Amino acid sequence: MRAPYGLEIIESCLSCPHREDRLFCNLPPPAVQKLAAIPSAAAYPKGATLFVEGQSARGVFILCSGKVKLSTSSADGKSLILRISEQGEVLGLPATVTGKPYELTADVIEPTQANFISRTDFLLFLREHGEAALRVAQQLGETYHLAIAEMRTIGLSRSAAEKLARFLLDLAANHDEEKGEVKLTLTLTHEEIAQMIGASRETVTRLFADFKKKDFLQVKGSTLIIRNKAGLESVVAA
Amino acid sequence: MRAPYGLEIIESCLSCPHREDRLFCNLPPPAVQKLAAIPSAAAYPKGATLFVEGQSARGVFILCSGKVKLSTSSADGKSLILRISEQGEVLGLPATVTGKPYELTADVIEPTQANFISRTDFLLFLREHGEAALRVAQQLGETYHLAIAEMRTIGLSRSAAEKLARFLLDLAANHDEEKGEVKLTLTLTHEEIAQMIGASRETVTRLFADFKKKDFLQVKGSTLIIRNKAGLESVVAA
DNA sequence: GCGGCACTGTGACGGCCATCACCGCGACTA
DNA sequence: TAGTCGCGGTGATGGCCGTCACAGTGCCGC
Repeated sequence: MRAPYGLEIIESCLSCPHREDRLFCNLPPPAVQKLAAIPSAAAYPKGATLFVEGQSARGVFILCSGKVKLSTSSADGKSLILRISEQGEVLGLPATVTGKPYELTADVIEPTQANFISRTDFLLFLREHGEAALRVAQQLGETYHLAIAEMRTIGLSRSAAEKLARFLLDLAANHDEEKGEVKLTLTLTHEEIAQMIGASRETVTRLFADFKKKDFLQVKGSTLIIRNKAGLESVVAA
Repeated sequence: MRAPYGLEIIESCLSCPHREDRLFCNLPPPAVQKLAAIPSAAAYPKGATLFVEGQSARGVFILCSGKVKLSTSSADGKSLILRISEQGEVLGLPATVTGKPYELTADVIEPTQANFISRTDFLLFLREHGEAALRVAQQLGETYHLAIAEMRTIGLSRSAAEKLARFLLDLAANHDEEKGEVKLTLTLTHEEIAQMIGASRETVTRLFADFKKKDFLQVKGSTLIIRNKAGLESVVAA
């Protein structure tokens, strides 16, 4: 069976390798089985759009693999990226549970496989399984936390340098440290980073140059090594 | 029975005048009764603090009356106000359900009566009443929406004028329109507005003067009349 | 009244950074 | 191999607005 765009379709939630460790993992088995029967799986190529800001909520997407950019944009084309979602995350949850329109736009930036659950099915399932509703609430709480964190980097920093430093430190926090260095692969373009921190593309380029000159970090292709976390922290504190 | 600070303590949730129209209103009666037995009511004066950012989550506060400022601040004293909560809202929900520390600080800016429910009691109640968990999820979804909206005004606007206009339009959206004018009472100081939109106090003052000169709005004491919504919208669009 | 305090209003200055413009580079296509 | 396109890098310029400083105003308690 072939999906459009030449990607293999996975058959269901159950075959998703990350099913175990996520949202509904530790529900009682009957509930999980019931849930597993609902979703429809699909593959999305780079550039595809899962949903658009303002669109009425159709349901949730559970990411099995790939990366999805969550952003909001204004009439005149400026856009603000909130975060990049990865495998295991559930997208569209707030809009789906409240019944309001999607508040963000979800664009695929790396080929993605996802399960879709329609709003009606999802709500029905939640009403029947109270424990699942609690899990959803927790998930929403986490999402809120992320939003607030992003808010801090955008709103509390006066200088662009501070914002970028905050952004990089947030990134570093999600990766393991090794000999005082944090190594990570950064798939975002300068343009996208700029949209995440509310700055211009050129400024990001200049700041990267600056940070490299100060030996805070090092860039080889798409891998980025943070050599001096304390240095970045001092930029934030300043 | 007297509270500290000379305010009357209300006995419980049940005596709160806004119980009806909020979070747990349309649960089955036995659930409501059970819930009503849990919380402890208290009165808080202006300047009191319900909880502080970073503090581990003790539980939720349900506002019966008053106003509470939700903010986050950085080490060097700058602070960012996310929103002002009013009666009927539930504070500390995300932190309480996830078990993470409070992500914001809640300061009372107008004398407030609130019910407190401890985290353990609250979680216990949710586990026993699945419908309530769903309501909580919806509430969290709403809160998330608000956060995203705030994010847009801060992050998507390049000029301070645009941010202030966006802020005022958001305010106007929550009030009734009358003969093309929106009248509302604004309890915030310029300083606080500045902290909401990420600008300096002086800039806010100057922009208000500017908007008044352009006859977009009119200020009498603490009441503010938006006379020309289209004008503000054109500032946002620009 | 009078001092103190919180808030508003206003001028001057300077720095940060958005914007524009242009170049180099690698990848991919024809 | 030339052409195009997305991306990164860099200089010049100008304006917004943050900061500092201080004056004016209303409100409070004493």
